[in-house]
Amino acid sequence: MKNVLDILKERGLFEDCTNPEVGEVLSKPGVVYAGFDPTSDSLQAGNLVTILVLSHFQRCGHRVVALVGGATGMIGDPSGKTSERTLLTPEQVEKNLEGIRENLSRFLDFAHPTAPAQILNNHDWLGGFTFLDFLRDVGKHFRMGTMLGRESVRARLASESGMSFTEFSYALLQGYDFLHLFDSEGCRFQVGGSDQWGNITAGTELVRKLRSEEVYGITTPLVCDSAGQKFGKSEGNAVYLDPRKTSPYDFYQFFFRTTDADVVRFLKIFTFLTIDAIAELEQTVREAPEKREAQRRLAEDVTRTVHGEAGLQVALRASEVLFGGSIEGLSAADLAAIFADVPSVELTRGDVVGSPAIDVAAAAGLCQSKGAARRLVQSGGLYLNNVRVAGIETTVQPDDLVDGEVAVLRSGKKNFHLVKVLGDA
RNA sequence: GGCAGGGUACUCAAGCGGUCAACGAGGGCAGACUGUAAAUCUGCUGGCUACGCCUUCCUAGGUUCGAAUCCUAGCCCUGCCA
Repeated sequence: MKNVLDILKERGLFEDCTNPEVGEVLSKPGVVYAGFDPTSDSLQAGNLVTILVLSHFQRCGHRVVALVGGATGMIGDPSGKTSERTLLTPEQVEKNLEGIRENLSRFLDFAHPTAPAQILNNHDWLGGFTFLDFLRDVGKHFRMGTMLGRESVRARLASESGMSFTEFSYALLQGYDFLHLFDSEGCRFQVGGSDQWGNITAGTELVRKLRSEEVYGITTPLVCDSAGQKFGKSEGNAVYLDPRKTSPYDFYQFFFRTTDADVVRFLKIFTFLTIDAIAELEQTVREAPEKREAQRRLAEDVTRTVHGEAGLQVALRASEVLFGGSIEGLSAADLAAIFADVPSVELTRGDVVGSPAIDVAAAAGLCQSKGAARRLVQSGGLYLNNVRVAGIETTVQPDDLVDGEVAVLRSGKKNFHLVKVLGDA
């Protein structure tokens, strides 16, 4: 079996490690963990990198532990943040943990015969710690000099907003996690984004000090698009893995819209396609970029993994119709099926027929306000049933409703809203 | 506890008595060009019953014909010192 480290390297998933001999150690099955912050009730596309790395580990015969930060999430990781975070309430954390468990179950094999994946919550061991015990048993082993020298701390201290003791202590908690998992699970590896470097080394150092054993940290690059933006945002919103927060259709579209410059890199990172297969796709990007072969493949593979074959099919069908052009000839039932996954609203007939299109767009939630809808029309960006709305005085006519009950509103090229009309005239 | 600085729209950040729904930048949205790409150019970016009206510049009061701008109190943030 291939060494997982080589796989990570050839896929652009390797950034750095705490000790160069990690490759040799990884030639034998071991236990690896990665932490996930419960800041939201669903993981996001950005978390995929870490999740996929864990998956690669599992495929190479290692046992993986996904650590959800029930305790650390209540503190807030200062890494990569420019300002102090808002604290989550225990209830929020608890709720978010549920969603994250659900997300992870789609990627990791919890029923693996020899090395099933596990999800652990660090609140289980950190929650009962008293402050005094923690200071004596853990805090004692952290040196102020090292901690203050950390990039994440230095940056924050130099900034105007400063840093609280709470966030400053974050690294200790995460460091202790590694120690705990080393003791209880025999875990010797931690993976995380490169922004986790400081937190990871806190753990490797703690284990070295207290157990005189070497444990290893491996970081993945922070994935950005070619514009330098952090990966995983679509129209300003995070792309979630939970279908209730980001529909399979939107999820598929997010990946489909990947730019040429990023698509090969993303294929390596986010799919399990072989390097050879990816090289072929790279060829198509060069020779026939307008076909978007690589983007299509990327979107299909990732959507299938996250939302299953059924989710993918819905996304594909919707994409075909929406970008295929006309919606003429489709029945209301067809539209309803296609848009099952696209935002839809139910309005009464009186609110729609005869009303200005801009009012309907606002009522449907396509635009934030009537003013926004008005501006949209004025710039020529509002479409009713794929036909541009000519002016702000345009009203919705009875025969604009497909089968008398459904209309499709669109803002720009890619934002669709389905309007269902309820009730009789 | 002392001293200093500060709280303005999604973010950063001007404004310091009327010309302010509030400069500018970033972001976002839309248009043109395209390949659901990139780059570029253009417009928009508080709400509305819209050539006008309404609600905004931490909160509550006050001064003034008139306040985001001045005063008072309060809340919060930050830095330095102790």
